[in-house]
Amino acid sequence: MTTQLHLQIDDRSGVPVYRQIMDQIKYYVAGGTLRPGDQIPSIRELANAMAVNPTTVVKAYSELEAEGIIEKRHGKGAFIAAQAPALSVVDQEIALRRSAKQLAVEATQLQVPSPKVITVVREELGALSPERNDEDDPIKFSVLGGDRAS
Amino acid sequence: MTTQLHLQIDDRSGVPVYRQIMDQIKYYVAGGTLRPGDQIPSIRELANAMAVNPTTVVKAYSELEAEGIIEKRHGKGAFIAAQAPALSVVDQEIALRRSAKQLAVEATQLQVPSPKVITVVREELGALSPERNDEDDPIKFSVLGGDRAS
DNA sequence: CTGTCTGTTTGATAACACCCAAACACTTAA
DNA sequence: TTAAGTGTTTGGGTGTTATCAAACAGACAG
Repeated sequence: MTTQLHLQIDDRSGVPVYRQIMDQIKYYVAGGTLRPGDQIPSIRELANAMAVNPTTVVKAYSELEAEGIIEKRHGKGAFIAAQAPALSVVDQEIALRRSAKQLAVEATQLQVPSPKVITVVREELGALSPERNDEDDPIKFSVLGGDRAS
Repeated sequence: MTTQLHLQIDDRSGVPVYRQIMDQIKYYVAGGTLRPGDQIPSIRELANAMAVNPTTVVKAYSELEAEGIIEKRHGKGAFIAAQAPALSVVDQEIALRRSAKQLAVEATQLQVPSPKVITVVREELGALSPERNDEDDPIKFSVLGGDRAS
């Protein structure tokens, strides 16, 4: 049965299903709920659980593999990859700066005071950083807004 | 001639041209270089300056208008819109949190230490917030990576 | 070997994104 | 009215995205 994952797919959001899968797995990896070596649901298992075509899950898994997040093994399953070596500090900063700039522009447009922006970023970082609990989170599959399941 | 804008289009980036236009105008608005009432380049003028089809600029301007950033006036030109009334604090936070969470996940994946994330976000916010100079910035059009201009 | 897990690949479809060309309509000044 | 500026609209070509169905191939327990 592999690791249980609590994935929520929202059909109404407009965000592609494969991308929702990617984002959420990334989130669990970032938060430490999923750790290197952990087995994640097989393509068919996940596709079946959320009532989508296996190819859609393949798409998500393939992209994640290309990003070095997971590793697929033929006949075995899919696993969280060993943590990739950190980029050079300059490359880190280039990538980070792009996202930060975008956040800054959006926050300004929303007229959010800077201190609040910092606070929220701190909170979101904090939600990920702590060493994760081991066997908490009753992790399940689920689907939202699905007129998918006939 | 309207307001001069320093817009750089990078064909290699993969980011759609119309979106690059949008992002940069948003950035100037957020930074105060462009203020409510300011006239921005006409569709044709901008299209000509950066060697793209006018319809591409129309796309960018229309999206910006839908977001309340600018205002198009038939026969007159395009202008920076009056600043939209701020959202409620809760709505602000919902929107902001979404972006912040994404930043946090990315930063974690990049293995950037939290303090550095905060620092960079501070810097990017700071690059926008100060009362903007009035007539600085030699603002021009330009295109990068253009095999476009024959 | 056989069955049943696993991932892999191919081909098709429908929808959308992106960019373009050209004709249309409003505004203003001469 | 005319001219030259402005934004508007329509239609099409091209490529990508998103999803699916079905057949293919490795791993392993029995």
